[in-house]
Amino acid sequence: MGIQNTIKALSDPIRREILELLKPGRLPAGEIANKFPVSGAAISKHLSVLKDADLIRDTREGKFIFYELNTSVLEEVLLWISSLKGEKHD
Amino acid sequence: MGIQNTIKALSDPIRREILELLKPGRLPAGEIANKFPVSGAAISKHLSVLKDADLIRDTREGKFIFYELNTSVLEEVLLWISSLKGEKHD
DNA sequence: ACTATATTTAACCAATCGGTTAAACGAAAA
DNA sequence: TTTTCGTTTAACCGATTGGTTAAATATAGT
Repeated sequence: MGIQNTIKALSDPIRREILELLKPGRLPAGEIANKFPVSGAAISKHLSVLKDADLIRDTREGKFIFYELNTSVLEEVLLWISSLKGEKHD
Repeated sequence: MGIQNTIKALSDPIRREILELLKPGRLPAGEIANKFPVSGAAISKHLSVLKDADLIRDTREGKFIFYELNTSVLEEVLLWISSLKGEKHD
């Protein structure tokens, strides 16, 4: 955990796109995979990186595994960046 | 250029520490290198990654090359993260 | 012109990364 | 209970990453 995992997870463009895809709401893995020109297996691995970073959460529902965004861990990153900019925060 | 380079540059802990080191003000490469348990060459490469990402700027001054923080490119990252959180910004 | 100092660049290496295909797994449907 | 569908895991591969040491470069001092 910590800022390292979070930023590392964010450092891949596909993973960032996945997060954007999940912004409106939860989606099953397959539907996520559809949007990218790589194999389902590759997306599955990206999902597991994002999950390890706690940027997404998954819940099985029948045959499907739904993924949803968890933005709470982004707070830490936001604070770190802001502090670099020499900003005061509350 | 772009958010990709920026985040990639931020994704290494040593590089983030370098940025923090530069927060109070500019430092010559050697003085930066002193603070880390890796070779000067390794730090030099980190500096060049940060420079490519425009997170730092360098100016030669006699024998020394001074590095200083440039936080302007962080704005883009901040906006991207904020928008993921579903925030309105001005 | 030499020597010393500050820093980068070159060549190399092991570890990590992001992709692939094929096999395995879990839940539902036939 | 066998098949089908959705997804992950395993085994593998080439490219990238972050480190090393040694050589190159740039400036200053003698």
